[in-house]
Amino acid sequence: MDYVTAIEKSGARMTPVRRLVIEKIISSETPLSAQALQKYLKTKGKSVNKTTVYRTLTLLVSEKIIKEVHLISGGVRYESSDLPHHHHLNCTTCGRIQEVVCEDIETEVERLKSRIGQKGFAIQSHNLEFYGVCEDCGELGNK
Amino acid sequence: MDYVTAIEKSGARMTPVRRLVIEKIISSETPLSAQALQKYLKTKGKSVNKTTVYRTLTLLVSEKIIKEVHLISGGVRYESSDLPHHHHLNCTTCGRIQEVVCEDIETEVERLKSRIGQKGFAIQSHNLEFYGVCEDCGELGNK
DNA sequence: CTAACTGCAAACAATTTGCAACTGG
DNA sequence: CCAGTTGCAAATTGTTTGCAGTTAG
Repeated sequence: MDYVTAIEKSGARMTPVRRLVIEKIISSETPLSAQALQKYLKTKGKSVNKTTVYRTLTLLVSEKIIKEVHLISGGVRYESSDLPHHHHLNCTTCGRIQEVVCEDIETEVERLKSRIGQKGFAIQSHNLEFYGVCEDCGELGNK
Repeated sequence: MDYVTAIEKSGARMTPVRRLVIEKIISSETPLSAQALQKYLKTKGKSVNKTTVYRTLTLLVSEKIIKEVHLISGGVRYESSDLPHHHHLNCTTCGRIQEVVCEDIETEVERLKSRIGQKGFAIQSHNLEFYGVCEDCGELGNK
């Protein structure tokens, strides 16, 4: 929760840029790209180099403050690690990513995990992504 | 099933390289990368340019003979479209990808899909990946 | 003959690295 | 002072594009 402590215990410092990136990601309702974050920083008067953005993200990921979201397109987005475990709804039309939280699927996934574990594969994590057309894009298509 | 027909109905030709790529992917037990396929072709006496490999893969994907598998690392692998719907076990140690077929998880995923659909999101497909340590790597770690 | 195929070089995008300069506790 | 931070340019990886030459139905 206290990301300042998390950052500092690793020997790194809490800089203005890092704080902005963390707060932006935490308050965002959708995962963000490195580019989007760089642009955001510029609007806040912080014209940082992309290298810095990437290094910041690498640090935050390794400190588990944020995590990566991999898109089918190959792109990467970043979201807060504090979000409850969830899955994404990826709109293939507009690219928007929404999240779904659903207890049911988790219990089933857990059950499956234990079964696979018996076959010698020790599961550490999983990722479930849905692809389709979001409400907004679907409505447009109906007109 | 008849990929020769599939290729030709699109106006393209069934070349030796394409045949090799298709047969290699179909007979592979693990999804393959563009690079791996290029190397394979070389062992078969076909030293093709990487451009050709990519174009071949693009064609096969568009003809739905093969499909892409996206790794968390951002990489892309290719596997046969003829495989029954399944999910992957990705070993985070050696990178090996195995497949799991499990009816149970599908029924649950279907249930979730219909629920999400009610919220206005029309799901077209989904992807469930598991990450962990495979049997071989786990054994090594225990010694 | 003509559409399709291929190689090659260049362009690309996203990300990473090396290094030198800078900054703050 | 020194570790940690940043920018800049260059390198890397994976993939795509333009173009010109080759081939096969």
